[in-house]
This record gives sequence, C-alpha cells and structure tokens, in this order.
Amino acid sequence: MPPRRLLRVAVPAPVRTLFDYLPPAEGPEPAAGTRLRVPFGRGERCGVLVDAHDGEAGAGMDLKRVAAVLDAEPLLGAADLSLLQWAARYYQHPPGEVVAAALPLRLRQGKAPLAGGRELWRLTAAGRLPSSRPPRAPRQERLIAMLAAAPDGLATADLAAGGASPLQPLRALAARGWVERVVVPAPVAPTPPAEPGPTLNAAQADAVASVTAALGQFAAFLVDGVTGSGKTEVYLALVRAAVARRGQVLVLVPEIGLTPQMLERFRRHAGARIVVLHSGLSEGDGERAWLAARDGSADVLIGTRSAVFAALPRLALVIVDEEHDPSYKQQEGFRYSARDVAVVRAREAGCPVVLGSATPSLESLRNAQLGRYRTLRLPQRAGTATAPRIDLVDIRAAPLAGGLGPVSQRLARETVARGEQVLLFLNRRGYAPVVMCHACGWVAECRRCDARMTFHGADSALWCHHCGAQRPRPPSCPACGTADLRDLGQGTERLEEAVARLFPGHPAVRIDRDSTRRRGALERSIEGIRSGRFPLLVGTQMLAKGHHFPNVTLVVVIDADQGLYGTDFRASERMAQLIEQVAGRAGRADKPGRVLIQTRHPDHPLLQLLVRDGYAAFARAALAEREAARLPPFVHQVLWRAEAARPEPPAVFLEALADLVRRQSGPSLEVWGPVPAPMERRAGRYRAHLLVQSADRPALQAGLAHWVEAAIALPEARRVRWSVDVDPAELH
DNA sequence: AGCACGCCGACT
DNA sequence: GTCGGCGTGCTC
Repeated sequence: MPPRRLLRVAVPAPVRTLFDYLPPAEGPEPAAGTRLRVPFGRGERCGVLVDAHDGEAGAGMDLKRVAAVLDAEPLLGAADLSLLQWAARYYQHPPGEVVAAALPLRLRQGKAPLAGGRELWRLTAAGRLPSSRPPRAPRQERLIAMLAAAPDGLATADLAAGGASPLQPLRALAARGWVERVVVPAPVAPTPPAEPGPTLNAAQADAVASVTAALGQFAAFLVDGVTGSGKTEVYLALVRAAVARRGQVLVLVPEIGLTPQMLERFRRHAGARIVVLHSGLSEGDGERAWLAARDGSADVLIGTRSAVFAALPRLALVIVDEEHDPSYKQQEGFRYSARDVAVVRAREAGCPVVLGSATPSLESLRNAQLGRYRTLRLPQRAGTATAPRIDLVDIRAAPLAGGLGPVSQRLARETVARGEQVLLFLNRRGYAPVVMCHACGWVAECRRCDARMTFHGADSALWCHHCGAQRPRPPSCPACGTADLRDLGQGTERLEEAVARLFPGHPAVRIDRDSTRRRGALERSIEGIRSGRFPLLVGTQMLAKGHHFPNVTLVVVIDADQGLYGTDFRASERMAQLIEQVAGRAGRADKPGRVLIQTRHPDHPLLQLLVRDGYAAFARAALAEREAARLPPFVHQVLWRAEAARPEPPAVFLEALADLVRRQSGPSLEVWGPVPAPMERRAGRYRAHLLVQSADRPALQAGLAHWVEAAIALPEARRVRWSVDVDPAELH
C-alpha cells in the first residue's frame, strides 16, 4: 500500500499526544496553523493543524477524516506553533490544551473570527425625538443623554456607570426602537505620532542604545532599575525603535500592573498602533486585539501572562515588565512561566528580550551573573525625586492599635497634618486571621482544609481563604459554650477600622480583593486617592504595584515577619520584593519619602541587609544562601503533586513514582519525598508532593518525558489526580 | 477530562 | 428480570 498524507492535529484533550487525521475529502491540503473541525470520540472538536507527514498506510488503526477546514489563512504562524510545541514538551502538558491556551475563547471553540470593527450603541432617529423620554426610568434617560452627546455611538463598556451593567436598560430602549446596535468598521488606523517624552538621562540613553543595537538578533537584557528610575521611558524608546523598523513588540505586564496610567503613556508616546490583551476584556474586544496582533495591524501588544503565546508575525522585541512578579507563573492546569517562555520566544524569533524590574528575581540575577543576560542599570530616580529613607521599627514591646505601633502612629499623624498621604501595607485581607475562644483555646478551623478561618466583618462571617468555604460566626464557643470568642491578628478590615479611630477627620480607603470586587471599584478608589480625597490608604499588594501616587510620603509595612519564616524557600525573596515595591510608592515627586517596616525580628540579617544596603545586597546574600542550600536557581526542580479523597493513594502513587525515578536516574538527580503537602488537606482532598531536582537541566528534562510516560502507566495513578509542575514557583 | 463499557446489589 | 453503582480504558 502506498504511503498516505496524514495531518497531525493538536486536539484539546488531556492527552499528551497529537492526533493523526486523513486530509479533508475536498480542496487543497490546509497549511499548518489552520483550525480544523475533526471527529473525536463520539463528537467533534476544533483542533489546530500542526504539520503533515507521509504515514505508512495500514500501520495505524482506521483513521478518521478531517470534517472541515475552518480558516482560509492559518491563524498561527510557524514560529507561533513551534513555540507552543516547545512549551508542551518543556512543561509536559497536552499539546492540544497548550495550543488552545494561545487562542481567544471563540476561536478555540471553532467559531469564525470576528470581522474588524466595534459594536457600538447609537440613538435611532426615533430615539432623537424629544418624546423619546421614558417616564420613571432614570437609567434609560441617562443612557439617552449619553448617546445623544455621542453621535458616533458608544461601546457597552463606555455606557456602564456605577458598576451596574447597562445592558438591561439598553435592551429596553432597543425594544422601543430608540437605540440600535451598529458595527462600525475599524478605521485603517494610521500610526499615531509619538508625543515627545521627557529627555532620557545618561543611564536610560545607554540602555536604549544597547538594546537598539541588538535589534535583529537574540540577546537578553536585565534592566535593573530602582522604582521611579524611568524604566517605562526606556521601554517607550525601544518600542519606537523596533516599530520604526517595521517590527512588532510584545510587552508583558503583571496581572495588576496594567494600569490606565501606563497604557496612557504608551498610547501617547509609543508612536505605534497598540492593542491590549488581558482577562478583564470582553470576549469580543480580546479577540479583536488578538486578531490585530496576528494580522500585523497592531504594532504593539501589551498583555498579561497568556499574551506571551499570541500570534505576532513580525515580532522584533519582547519586553517583560516587573519580571520578578509571581503572576507570570500560571498556577494551575498548564503551569507555565510567561517570563521564561518570553525568553525562549525571543531566542526562536531572533530578537532581543528585555526583562525589567526594580527587584529582579534571583533566577534572573543568576542568569546575569552567568553572562546569559546583560545587565543594564538605571541607578537614579528620574527627575528630582530622591530615594526614601527606610527604617525598621521594633514592635515587640510596643502597644499596637490595629497593628500600628506608636512610632508609625506619630509619623502618620504628622504626615496627614502636612496634607500628605500615608500608605499602610498589610498583605492579609479580612478582619482577623484567627478567631479563638478565650476560655478553652478553641480556634475556628475550616472543615475541609487544614487551615484556620478568617473573620470578615463586612458580612460577619468566617471565610476559608483556601477553599472559599463560608459560615456564620458562632455567637459562643462551639466547644465549651463560653461567649468570649476573640479576634486575633490583623487584617485590612481591622486596620481600616483602627485607622478611622486613630485619625478622625481623615478618611481612609481600603484596597484589597474584597473592596474591589465590584466592577470599576478599583478605578474609583484609585481616582479618590489621586484626587487627595483619602489621606490614608490601607491595602494589600494590590496597592503596592504599578500605581503612582505622588502625594504619598509615608509607607508603613505593618507586618514584615510573614515572609521571614515562611514554609516556602522563596518567602523572603517575595517579602523583600514587596517591601521594596511598596517603598517605591513613597516620595516619588518632589517630596522626600519615608518607609517604616514594623517587625518583631529587627535583628534578622536579611531584613537588616535589605533596609541598610538595599535590594541588591539582599539578593547577593539570598543567592549565597540558595547556593549553600542547593536550592533554585542553583538547581532546577520538578514538583509532582497528587491528591485524592483519602490520604493514602497520593502517598502510594508518589512512592511508586519515586522508586521509578530513582531507578532510572543518574547521580545528578535528587529525589525528595513523597511528603504530605504543607497544608495536607485542602477542599476535602489530601495532597502529597514529590520533588525531583538537579543542577543539570538537560538531564532533568530528558528524564521528565520518561517519568511522565511511566506515571501514566502506573496503576496507582488511577486512584489519584496528579500533575507535574516544571520550575515550580510555590511548593504548596 | 468526558464518556463509553462492564460486571455486581435493591427494585418494579 | 433490569436500573444503576463507579472501576477501567480510550480518544487519531
């Protein structure tokens, strides 16, 4: 029998293989990167053609035939596909799911790409008549007024006000024939002119020159610039240089780093057609941005984690802002690091990659030491701003009010009296992390997790931050009946309450996941801060990142100790980065800043080093510790997780796997475990870990493929849910 | 992951 | 007799 053409298709299924199909019955063979509708199991799915090959007929089972070709032009280019295949191999994740992760939802589902253009709401001729005023429908009336002022029409998002969706009143108006939905074709946007930005200082100009000289070839740069040193100006100059050469630029930002201010600066100064991609966009807007990137009509794609896989046919530069940020690592399902993928992508595309941070990850600092990355330093704060003074405050013997010691209270009072703002940073939401019976010591614990429940005052309930369980706070102790349950520890709600008591007449705003849940709430709070309405800011790390509050001159870190003795070896690195980032919020304009770090361990060597000599000194010491302890970045890790309804199956499975790894592996590999996870029971499931590590990454990667294959075949695997995490960011 | 198949207890 | 329990195996 003659060989026959077979199409290898990435079909979304939790199976680590590609699937072969016969070419479509009619028409030419589709090109790689084209979406195909294929029969799968007893249904049909949308897959992406990876490549075609000549297979031996009869060698296989009866192959099925492609049902339909969904794209006339491939959605993904050869380079995009090869990056996705690399990622599937490296992270040992099913290729069909990896490819699906690169596509916007509707395209993943096999639907036709949206035509260009935006869907807008517009008044009809009838809607313009003065009689078109609905009685007793103030929201409809407001919408009519807004639309009357915008003859070209407005998007749904532009009509939202007060957080409520405008769709219901809009539909009511449409039913009366007063408004209509129109699709306005996207204008073929000319490249907007770049407004001149501030003149670059010498360090900025050097950095720009170094990267610009590398355009057209792979090179990795670590832009190590203190907060406020003007990294964004460097990015903008680089974007202009790359776009001037007709290239596209991929800019990755952390999840909450994509602030309107940053976008505005790009829009004004990049001199490029910019699109944005993040999870907050509507399906349609996200897809249109993705399509504009892939058809080349956008020069710059600014996006969060998953944008690293977007199709960019003319990619000429990759920028990863705040490269140390943990949100670049996806923590479930396809566990990839967008920062690491970005570097690989740049290498494959033959273009430079710029990793920027005021607090580089130890991984990137190590790569710089090894000469794999070139370091570009931006040592000074741009303009006139000076670095803030940082002090450790010993709160061991101090009387605390809502977690605030006397020194912090006094300086905060002086600061608000001067008309300046105070930022109080506490990385723990809720009212109190522990509720305890004063009589018998009973503690409110989650029934499904090995964890305590946090009291939230807003709804007077106990919440488990690990599984989301919620229950009412008991009026008295369930164990001994005493009505003396006490709140221990501080959360942001309690801090906010204390601040209201301590600084009467000076309103505070709280920014955390709970206070910003409603749409638009964060934007309104930020606006309130910038307008000076709130002299006091209470918040979690949401407040610490990206925002520029020129009038904040005092930052108080309420509790620096959480990071010092955490179970995770990265806890101190995270804490140092967070402290440095919040400290960067202080005194960015013409007023000097001050940072107070409250601690019960004022003698902790790493904390002292951080405060006295700065992040770079901290990082050097932390790297030395990691090397001595044989921890990343000096070794590479693979973490196997397993969970089940009972504790035994995960242990049994991982034990079998550990045996297997030990038998197959050479001397460079270390196998730790299996051990129960740091919190063994979570959401009612028992979890265990097995850590495999080696200084020899190729050896680890080579073993990995075998171990995964063997794990799938282990009979013990069927009694657990397991996953493998390559380069894990968190060991829990 | 779905969604089949398959082989043993309490119901019309 | 059969409805359905979830163990086991497959998806080109």
